[in-house]
Amino acid sequence: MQLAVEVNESALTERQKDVLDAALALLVEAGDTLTMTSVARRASCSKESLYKWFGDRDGLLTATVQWQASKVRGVPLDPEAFGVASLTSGLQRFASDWLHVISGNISVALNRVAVGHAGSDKHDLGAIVLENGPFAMARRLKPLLELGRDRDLLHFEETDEAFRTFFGLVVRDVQIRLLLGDRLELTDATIERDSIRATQQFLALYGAQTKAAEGGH
Amino acid sequence: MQLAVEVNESALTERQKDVLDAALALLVEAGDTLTMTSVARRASCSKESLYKWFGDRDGLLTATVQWQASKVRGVPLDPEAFGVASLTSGLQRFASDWLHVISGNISVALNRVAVGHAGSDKHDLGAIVLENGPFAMARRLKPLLELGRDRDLLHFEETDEAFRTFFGLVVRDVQIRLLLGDRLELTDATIERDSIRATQQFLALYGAQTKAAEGGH
DNA sequence: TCAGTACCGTACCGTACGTTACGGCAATCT
DNA sequence: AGATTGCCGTAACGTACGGTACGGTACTGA
Repeated sequence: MQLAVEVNESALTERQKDVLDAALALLVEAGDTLTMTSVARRASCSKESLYKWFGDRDGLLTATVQWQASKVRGVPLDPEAFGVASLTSGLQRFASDWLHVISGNISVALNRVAVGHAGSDKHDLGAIVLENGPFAMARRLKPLLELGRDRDLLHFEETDEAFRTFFGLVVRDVQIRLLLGDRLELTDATIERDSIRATQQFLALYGAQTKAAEGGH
Repeated sequence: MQLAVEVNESALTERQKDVLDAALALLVEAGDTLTMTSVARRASCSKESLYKWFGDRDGLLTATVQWQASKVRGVPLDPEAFGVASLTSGLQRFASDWLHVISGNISVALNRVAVGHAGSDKHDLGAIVLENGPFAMARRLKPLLELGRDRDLLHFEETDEAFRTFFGLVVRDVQIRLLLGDRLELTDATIERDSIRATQQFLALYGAQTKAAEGGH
């Protein structure tokens, strides 16, 4: 019980972090079929320690997901000297970052286990991944969008609607295809190109210079 | 072995279809944790029959996914009397249909198991769902898009790019959020509104009357 | 030096579940 | 009628794996 608190407060021993990294590696290799024994063997630790530190298998998975989530904190943006150029590059950089994340092995593996456990879970891995995935993306992006609206560079009613449209333009069918096992190689060049395209499309829909689209209704 | 052939040729007994429907129901209720015993009990059949008909647990899951896929065949469109109105309504109807499908309990459950089994599978449920999900959507939509381009109502270079953009505008973050267990209630009214919005946005990007966006590059 | 702590390695236990085997019953065929 | 087939229901088997117990070792602190 108090162990869960420790995990939440990131009070993780170096040894424990190593164990979670081992669990991550196994999750990438074997998916949800990883066993407590395999984690113990890979991390060269005893099963007793696993249960002592993380409670049970579910606790280990939860700690692993949270451990990975703690690694990918977002970079805050500076609101000084903000113009159409920084808005564009901000969106573009954002799209690129996100595509890199969701196409990574670890993200795919984690989303797979979270999807598999969604709903029927005490710790609810789905909620955790949701919180550190789409929701975190929204929290990071919305300030940028609203700053753009304040500067009269963007037009939209609901920030959430604008965000979700951008999400769609960026992610498209990439994530679901990767999760379903489609061999979809995203090179850096492809991601770069897609980020530019998505940003341009978003600006075409919500940019101030365009009256063509009324996105909201 | 010959049983797999039977399944592919849809040579399913009524009894077997009932069994697969029971399996579907259990899949919706319990996810991938459904057991052979539970299926047998729900369908009032013997386990011996399950193994005789479907080989093993994996075969049963595969047959279940294919059985559901066979139910949702797409409706072909008529290429006569085609104008901007029918293009718009076609896209809109398409978006609405797709949102209804992916937000349904069965679709969510099937995608969950497929994602969970993706890659490490002999029958590869991921590939099956992929084939009957995004790929089927693409196959159904592309003729409509290309017809629109032929009539000079749409401008795009790659049909696939145009399709994927439409996919993104329609699905956005809905599917991943549902798969991760987010309580996201899509009412008919919401779907209707989103379908219209997605269609309008797509036309703003690729419609002939708009020069604002060059989607391809 | 000796108790206490932390942890590794391994052996062990209980159970759930995939898979197989078998007895019985109803229908169909000869 | 007798044989064959198809299937239900249940019992039984084997195993993988989550979880626990325990002996052994290194370190720390008195």
